[in-house]
Amino acid sequence: MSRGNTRQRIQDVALELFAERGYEKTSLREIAEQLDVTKAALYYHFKTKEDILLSIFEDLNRPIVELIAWGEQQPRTLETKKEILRRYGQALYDAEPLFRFMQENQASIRELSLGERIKQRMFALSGLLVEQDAELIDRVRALTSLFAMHAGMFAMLQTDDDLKERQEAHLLVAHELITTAHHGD
Amino acid sequence: MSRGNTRQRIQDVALELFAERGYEKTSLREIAEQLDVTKAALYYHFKTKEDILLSIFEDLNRPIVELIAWGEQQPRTLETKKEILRRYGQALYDAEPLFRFMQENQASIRELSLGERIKQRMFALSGLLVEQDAELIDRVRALTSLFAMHAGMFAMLQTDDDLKERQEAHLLVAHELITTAHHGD
Amino acid sequence: MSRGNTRQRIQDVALELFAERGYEKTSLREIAEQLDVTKAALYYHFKTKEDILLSIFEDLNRPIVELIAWGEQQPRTLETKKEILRRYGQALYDAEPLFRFMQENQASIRELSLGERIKQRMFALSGLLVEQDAELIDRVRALTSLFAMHAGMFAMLQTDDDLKERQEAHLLVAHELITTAHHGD
Amino acid sequence: MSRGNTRQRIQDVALELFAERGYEKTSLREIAEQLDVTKAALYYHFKTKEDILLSIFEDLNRPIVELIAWGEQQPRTLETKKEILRRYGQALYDAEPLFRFMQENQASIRELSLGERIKQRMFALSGLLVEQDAELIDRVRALTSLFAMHAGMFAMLQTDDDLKERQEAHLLVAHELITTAHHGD
DNA sequence: CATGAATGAGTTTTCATTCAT
DNA sequence: GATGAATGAAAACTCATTCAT
Repeated sequence: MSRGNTRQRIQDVALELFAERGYEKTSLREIAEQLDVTKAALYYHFKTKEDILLSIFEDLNRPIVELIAWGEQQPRTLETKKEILRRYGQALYDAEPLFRFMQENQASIRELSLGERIKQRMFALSGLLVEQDAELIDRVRALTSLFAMHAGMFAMLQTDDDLKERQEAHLLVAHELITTAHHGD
Repeated sequence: MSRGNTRQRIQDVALELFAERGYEKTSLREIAEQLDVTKAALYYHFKTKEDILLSIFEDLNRPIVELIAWGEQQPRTLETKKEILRRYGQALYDAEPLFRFMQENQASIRELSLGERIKQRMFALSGLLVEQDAELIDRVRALTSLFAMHAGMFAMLQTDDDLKERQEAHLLVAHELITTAHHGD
Repeated sequence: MSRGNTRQRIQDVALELFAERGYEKTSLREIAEQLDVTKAALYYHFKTKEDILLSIFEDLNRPIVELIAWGEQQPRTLETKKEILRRYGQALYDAEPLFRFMQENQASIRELSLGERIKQRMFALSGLLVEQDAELIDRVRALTSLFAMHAGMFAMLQTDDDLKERQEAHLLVAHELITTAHHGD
Repeated sequence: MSRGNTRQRIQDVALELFAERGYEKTSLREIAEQLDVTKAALYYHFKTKEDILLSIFEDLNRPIVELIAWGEQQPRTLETKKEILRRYGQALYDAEPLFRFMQENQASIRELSLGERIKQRMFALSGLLVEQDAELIDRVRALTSLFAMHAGMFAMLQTDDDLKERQEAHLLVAHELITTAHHGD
């Protein structure tokens, strides 16, 4: 059954636990136990605990990096911006455990200087949602549009609205924000 | 020498360290050392480490609880809503270390079931920003307006814009969102 | 209500707890809390924790010391011996918490060199149950008769026999043992 | 260097120290130091301090469990009963440190609910020393015969009689008790 | 590919005790 | 007759990590 893919299985279980109980509170013993291997086995696949986290981040971060790269190639039309927001929402949704983890473990994240990279990404993305020389108010609108998507994730675990409908509403509000920004008012 | 204020001093130092390095990574030894008392002294004032965190939360949370109470007494005019957002922004700003801490330690927070309470408060507040029977899209706008203020905190540590101006821009965007919501789209 | 008798109350509560959870596992905090005073108050009445235990032992030990003294004054008849056993059983029963405590905390007891004293008492008592120059087998019978009474305490918490009847049976068996010993066979 | 025997060595040293200073007063540090390993090593082999004690008990208890099982297979003749007492005495003697420990740490023992099991065994054994439907007095005699053996252990550390002779005398008294019981008074 | 055995450095927590007030 | 505030020493336990096999 599980042959050769132990590395992947470690990442899966680790992310699950990191997202659930937090990075610090998750011990390698727990990860090992859930995988039914010994702690020492983890060290065959990863140099340190940090290493496990970094590798997960690297993997699940890729879609957003690619989104930024893609966005940079596109003409900065309103359509492009909307597409970026749509894809961003999708990426959040797809990597939900990672998003949850990142939301909830920023302290650990900062120490690994992942924080910097996340912020860079946020600003890079929000930069794609306004004109190069946009005014402050428009940059704020753009950044807030990303947060509108975050609010969607936040609400996800909480409300009893229809999930799909809710996500679409968040996307809509995000669109409003950048549409206003796009016109430069 | 130091009279009845040790309890307060513990809270201050603890919050500072919790916000700086995270709850899990902050040891009681560090707190005690920075206060120049023994670890045991902390236990005279608080039953557990968790207890320290809870008491801090309780204290710094009060302004927001009061804001909600106040908001519930007011007529639900646009002016009231704007005032709520303004005060919310102020509360975030005043309790900035706590806010930072909460943003960054949600994993720890959840385990203490503070998460629930925070979410409740977010939804309570956003409820005050729309009419009772508002449509989904307007409720999303209201929630996002609160997140616009969070985005302000997020940006604070990052951009080189003028701080005051930036906060005002975030407040403005938040206003736009609820103004749209107020009119019912 | 409680005036002047705090010392006594401390002893009562302490013995109760010592017997229930053991000497080591009972903390002064627990004793103080149950009495609704502070730990420091205990130190007004007793110099140390050990001191509390010693004072209790002294008090509740007195009946047995007196029994030995009484026994030494009596003619060493079979009647006397039976009376000693009866009174010993009664003393065990009366000071049941202390007996329970002593049974269960001999380790602590030894460290306070109470162990020596208890053994001395046991041998003193069993000495009163045989002639001065009795043979080994009779001295063993005498010692065992005391243990027959202990067995009674042991059984007390366990069987569903009628309690009084049970105690009487133990006394009877103890009598048999010393009667055999008394005749020197 | 030291191969698979560390676990055993921990048990040996632990029992020695538990018997000597009591369970509560023996710290894992002491055990580790005496074994020249770290405390953490103890935790590799046993989950908790309690666990060490339980495992010792389990091991040294086996002979008595086996004795009970053996006794249940035998015809309930006087010879069998005498043999049970002899073997019981031997088992006590063999596991002398454990017996001593159990005598002296019943408070700790009870919390681990070992107390129940010990009592059960005592009653099981004494049940084998009388007829099925024996009268109370005979059951008391049987139980007391076991306590006669305990008295032997008690005396062991105390008197200056010849050890072997003393043990035999205790066995003899125990025999008397069950012989009387066997004939039905 | 993995385990079994172990470590060193740390953690939170508890306790008996002290002393100025 | 007592409390409030604190301490010093120690306890049980956990964790990431290592390494010979």
